Amino acid sequence: MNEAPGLQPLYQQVYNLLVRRIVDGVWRPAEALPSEQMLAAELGVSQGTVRKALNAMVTEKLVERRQGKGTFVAQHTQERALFQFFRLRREDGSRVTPESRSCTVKRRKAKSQERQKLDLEEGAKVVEIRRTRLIDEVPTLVETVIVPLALFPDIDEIGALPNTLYSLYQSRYGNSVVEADEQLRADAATREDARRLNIEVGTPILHIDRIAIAIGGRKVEWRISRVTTDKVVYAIDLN
Amino acid sequence: MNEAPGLQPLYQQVYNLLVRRIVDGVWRPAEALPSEQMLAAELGVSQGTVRKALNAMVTEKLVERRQGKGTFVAQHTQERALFQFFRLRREDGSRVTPESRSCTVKRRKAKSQERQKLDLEEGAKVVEIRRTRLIDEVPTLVETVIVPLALFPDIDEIGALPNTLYSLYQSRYGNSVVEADEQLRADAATREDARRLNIEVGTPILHIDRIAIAIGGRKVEWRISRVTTDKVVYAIDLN
DNA sequence: GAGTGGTCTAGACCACGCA
DNA sequence: GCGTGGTCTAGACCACTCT
Repeated sequence: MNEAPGLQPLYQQVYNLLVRRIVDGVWRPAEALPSEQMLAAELGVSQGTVRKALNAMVTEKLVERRQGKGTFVAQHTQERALFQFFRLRREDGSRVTPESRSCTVKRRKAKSQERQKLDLEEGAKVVEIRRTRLIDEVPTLVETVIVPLALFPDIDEIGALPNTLYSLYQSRYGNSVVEADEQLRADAATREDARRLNIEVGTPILHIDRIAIAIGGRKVEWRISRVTTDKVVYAIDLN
Repeated sequence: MNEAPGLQPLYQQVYNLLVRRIVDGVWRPAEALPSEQMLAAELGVSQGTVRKALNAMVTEKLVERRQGKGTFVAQHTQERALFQFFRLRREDGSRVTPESRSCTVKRRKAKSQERQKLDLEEGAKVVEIRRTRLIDEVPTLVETVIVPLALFPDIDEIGALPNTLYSLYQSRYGNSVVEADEQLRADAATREDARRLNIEVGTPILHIDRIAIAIGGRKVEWRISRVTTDKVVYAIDLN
């Protein structure tokens, strides 16, 4: 029970402890957690308190609960990577599935701006991934992805990168992206944009600057996407 | 108690009923709801069930709860209108407060596209508001706002419109905006954009198309904002 | 001190999934 | 039939606000 008040509500402490275990990999993605009863017994609190902590984790999409089956660590489905963090839609709102082409991967030392964006030390190495992506078979966006080599040790040695990198980040490296901070602006197509997207230099394009944050708050990716918005739009629901 | 299962959990039914009362104006913004005890007694359910419904309303920002004081219908503070639905920030992430100038207001019949966007009948009237808005004293965006006259009967007869329209929608007309669907794209500045924003024709600008939705699901506003993103960016947090 | 929401507990019963 | 999470209840105690 509640020996020392601990300055935090019990269910908060339980929440923190359970999140910690997921971050530390005690329970891996798609694995089942112990039942409420088991956790309550282990931690010496009531089932209701465990439930409150677990439900908070559900709303943050850290776990999924299925009646009759159990509580499972959330897995990065293709679905989620694509539709939670990929906001491009056709004008009628329908979802699109981008394909990748002409992917280049380089390992190098982080530039100063990259170190700042990703909280890296002087001399840290990063991997740069550049891709052109097609939507409905039309080249629509160019993407530059910067990830710290320390977090993804051999990512530059994999032959074919998957279409949704976030699934790979989780399954191969244990980094589950749960949040992304984006900044959008309008810009004019550079010569390189124009060449890759088959448009005129100076055409207005949507410039998206994203920092992806993994469970535990670590910045794991800096991504710049430059998009032609004649066929697709960036759709978002504020509430 | 639970006479007929009703096909919905009890707390859901309580939730629906309480939301209905707020929509119908039984309790007005900033008013206090009855205490949990009172509601539980009135509805013949336990306090815990009422609490679950109220907490759901808290997460949707329909009410606010203050320990020791009570539960209050959420009020559209300047704060919320500005920072929940207005996503422009300086590049360092700091908030900006836009001012308005050269505001024009016209009443007219809705065009076909406007009827479609706002679910209006043939012949319905709308009010069109056009404003140029300054950020840090620099003209930064042009805004076109279309609202149904039926929902805002005399909005074209008010002298000076406030900076944050959503506060007015709520306080004067009882329409509380709780959600906004936005579509963003890049576009080139038209001659009129150029004149109003003091930029070159063809400069890339960020085009934001928004439908604002009030409590109860009614579409209450169609707004197009066209923004120069050299000093500010559209910042959003996906999670 | 009275009244409010916030936390925590304990237990009953239900709906679901599976063997 | 058993174990899981989902709903609902009842009651104790705490923290905060106001008078």
